[in-house]
Amino acid sequence: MLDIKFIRAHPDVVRAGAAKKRIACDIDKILALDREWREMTVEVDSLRQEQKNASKLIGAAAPADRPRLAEEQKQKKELLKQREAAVEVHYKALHELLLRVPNVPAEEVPEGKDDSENVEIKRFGTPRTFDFEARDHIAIGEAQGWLDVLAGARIAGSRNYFLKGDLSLLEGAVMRYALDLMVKKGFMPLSVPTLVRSEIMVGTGYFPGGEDQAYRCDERDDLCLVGTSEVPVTALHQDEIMNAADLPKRYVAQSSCYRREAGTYGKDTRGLYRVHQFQKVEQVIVDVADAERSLAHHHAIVANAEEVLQALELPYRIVNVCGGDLGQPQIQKFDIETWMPSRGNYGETHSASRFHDFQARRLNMRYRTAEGTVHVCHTLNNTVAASVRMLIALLENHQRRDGTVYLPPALRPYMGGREAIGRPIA
RNA sequence: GGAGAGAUGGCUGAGUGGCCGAUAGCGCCGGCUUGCUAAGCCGGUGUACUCCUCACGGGGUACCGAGGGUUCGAAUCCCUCUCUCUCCGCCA
Repeated sequence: MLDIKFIRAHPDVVRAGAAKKRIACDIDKILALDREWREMTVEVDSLRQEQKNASKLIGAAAPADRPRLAEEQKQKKELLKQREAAVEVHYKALHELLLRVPNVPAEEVPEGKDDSENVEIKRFGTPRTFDFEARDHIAIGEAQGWLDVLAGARIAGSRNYFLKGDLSLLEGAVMRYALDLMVKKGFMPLSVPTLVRSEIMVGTGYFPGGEDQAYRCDERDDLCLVGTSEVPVTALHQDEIMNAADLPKRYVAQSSCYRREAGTYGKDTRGLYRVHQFQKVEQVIVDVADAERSLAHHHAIVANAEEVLQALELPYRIVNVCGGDLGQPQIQKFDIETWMPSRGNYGETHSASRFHDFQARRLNMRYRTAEGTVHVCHTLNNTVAASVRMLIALLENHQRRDGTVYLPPALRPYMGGREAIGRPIA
């Protein structure tokens, strides 16, 4: 959420930002509602003041006079009640609109309508050329007895799967490697709730707007399954005023992630690329409101993810996500795409976002400076490793002619010291 | 799931209808005292919105878990909900 004061002061900046993101948003309506709301608030506050003062006088008055004075008060109360209700209606309308105003993208965000116009800014590693007929991850997984998508579909519907044997272990190995790396870097590991109140979904910017992508419990519980541990981790300090000296907070969390993938029927239907549930290690930073520091963190969390990919010996590229492909909350986003031979292309495996105070304002997450002033925090997050897409990349890039799969040294300690997994297949 | 107790400022903890945005202690900040430290003394110390002001600053309103209600007036009385604790049941 943007600060209404910022919108008042810079309506053109907000309008231009929304346009760059291709998100419709009626700033004039917001400004008009805001103006009216303030006028009404002034009126109601002064009515209340009168009411309060009069009530105090009654308390001080002689008991005999009280009934008569109280009767007068009763009349005035009606007007106040009516005006209070009107203010509330106005405020709610304003708040609803404010929740949907997109964050202003950074200058460095490229113009563009959708992901086809994202700008590649870095490429690392060279996609391998195979001197044999390469298999995709499904072929390898099924031939090795590591993967059962039919069973997944039978017990949980399409886009669900069972990992078996060494592939299940490999998932754990990747997660644990990623987690250990981040802990070594000083990030505080967290185990977090993956079922959260919808208020938290609003706080992190997923609602309103993203309801279709989240699994929700029925009306008995106001809870949603998170699509990423970014949600509970970012919200950890909701409603707190932290000391600036205790910032930044650097967190890392592994969790299951759940995504409905509504509206993707027929898209990436084969294999593990687009699934309803997966494991992910996520990094989150909460810091003071300083644009330069946020930017430095942004580069740092991208570098952390690169370190993982390099250790896993996977080719990747980084794209600067264009305005039209950017979500409502982000200032800027860098996606990291890892080479996936079966796609003949890079596929998104990481997403690094910088929000400034957009999430923190919704979550009411603030800090106090040494001088005693209070400000809204900045937040950022990035994937460290997301399980199934990493497995696709590992299986496909590291497969060998005989159907076994090479393990990069970084993973070996987590796989019993082995240099490869699988048995030779025909 | 059943029974009971509770939720007050950074923390502890008073407050059962008007004098309460809230006693007190701790903590924290500033000052005095002090060879240094400790102790002591004095003063200050919530957040949000809003109005006035170039600003310094000042005024107003709201907030005692959340939402409703009673009342001229609610931290205080009533209702609903959430959460915490204790006991019982069930279960990993």
